[in-house]
Amino acid sequence: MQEETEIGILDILTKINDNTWEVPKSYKPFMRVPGRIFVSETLLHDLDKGTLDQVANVASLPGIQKYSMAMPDAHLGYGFPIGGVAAFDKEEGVISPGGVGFDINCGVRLIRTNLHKEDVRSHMKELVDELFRAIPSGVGSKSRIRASDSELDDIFLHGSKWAVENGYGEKTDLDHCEGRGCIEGADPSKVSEKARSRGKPQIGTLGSGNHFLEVQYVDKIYDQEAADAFGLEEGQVVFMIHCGSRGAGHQICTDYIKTISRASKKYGIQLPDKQLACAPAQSPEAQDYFKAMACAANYAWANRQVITHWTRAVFERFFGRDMDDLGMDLVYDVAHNVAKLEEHIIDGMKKEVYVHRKGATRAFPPGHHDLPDVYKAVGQPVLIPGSMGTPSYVLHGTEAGMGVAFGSACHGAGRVMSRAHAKHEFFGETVKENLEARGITVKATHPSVIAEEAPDAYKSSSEVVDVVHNLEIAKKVVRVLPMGVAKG
DNA sequence: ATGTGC
Repeated sequence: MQEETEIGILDILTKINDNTWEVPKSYKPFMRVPGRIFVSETLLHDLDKGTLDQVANVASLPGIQKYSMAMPDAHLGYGFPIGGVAAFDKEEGVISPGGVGFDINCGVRLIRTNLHKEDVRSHMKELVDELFRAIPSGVGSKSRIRASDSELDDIFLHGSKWAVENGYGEKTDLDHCEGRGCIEGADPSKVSEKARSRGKPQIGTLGSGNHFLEVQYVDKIYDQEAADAFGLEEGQVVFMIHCGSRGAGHQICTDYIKTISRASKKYGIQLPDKQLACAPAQSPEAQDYFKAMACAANYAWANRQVITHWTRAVFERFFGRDMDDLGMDLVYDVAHNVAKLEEHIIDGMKKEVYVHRKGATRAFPPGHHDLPDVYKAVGQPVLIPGSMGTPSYVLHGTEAGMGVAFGSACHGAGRVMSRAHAKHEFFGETVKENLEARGITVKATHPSVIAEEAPDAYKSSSEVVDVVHNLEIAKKVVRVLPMGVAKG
């Protein structure tokens, strides 16, 4: 059966180069552009036919530019594949909630320290316990902060800046966030009361699933100049925060899937899959979704900023040193699930497009105006978390990536097994013991969370990263390895 | 991913 699936895929795809496979326009009559799937021959064996079909389905949407794309970590998602990238013309194109996903601005940030791995290794269990205590995690977890109505409006409007101005972090943190931790054009009046009430008690909470807070160390340098610019060196302790917009973003997506589904019919858009519901980019429906999505994205940036502050506080207490002494600067913060209005050069012309990245990382090149001065020479830090217990990577964006993939790269390891299947296949306690035998401390709300996130339920983050590196969509800077993980 | 399942 497995064999048949593989043959099916190879019958459809045309090999462009070692890491690029095309879904020809002729594959389905509704395709407006070809699909492009960025995978190595090895990873092609993990590619599901359903994911390929989703790439083709996205290619049917009005105003799509160049290609419907999938990154090497792509797998089946709601309508659009996770690992999907698609850009739509600002005027003639569409905006689709399925192209962003339920966890709006699920993303990652990396914070450096002046600590060496040997300073923390023997204290890891206690440190993870402290982090677990300080940062609420798990489904439905509630924060020590409860946002008032006016605070929630500010969070929706200003993202990370709200957090910094309210004492959760440093002004310089903002320079080291994609878009300074904010999407412009957010409008809290477009967010339902239900989404608001879910959001109020959750600012500064980690969530569940693949979301985590990880203490890591830099284990390998690939690009010394870029590592220097990012403030990273071998043996150094760093920590990574991976989380999103929690219940608020989920509710906003749910609300607008209904609105946009009606709009698809109203505007007569033919859809090969209902889950691709979308509306003309400039329609009031699409613009309302965009304004609400921006609120969720900003909420997620504020959320990661508050968690950063509390994590810094844990380190300060734990090591009895202040954060300047500990050198806990934010390296960068990137979104993995978001739609943005960006300028790209298409067929030699500058053009504004709505780039949908769903399980994909923005990867802007050296010199781009959105980058802080310190990163202008090397390009944007691209943060790629591994699955639990496996390496994570920092890469930098490139000019080639702008041309090939609208300045985008992969976002992680990518599932090969559903959550349900993983829970059936693995025992959380055994997975935890295996990780501990390798010197990795894991603490979660429940063993089943560990089973769901077992490393074997995912592709290899290294193989995934090598594809974007070899294509030069983004280039490797450092590899980091986990020492301690706190998860929902 | 998600106050986890019509």
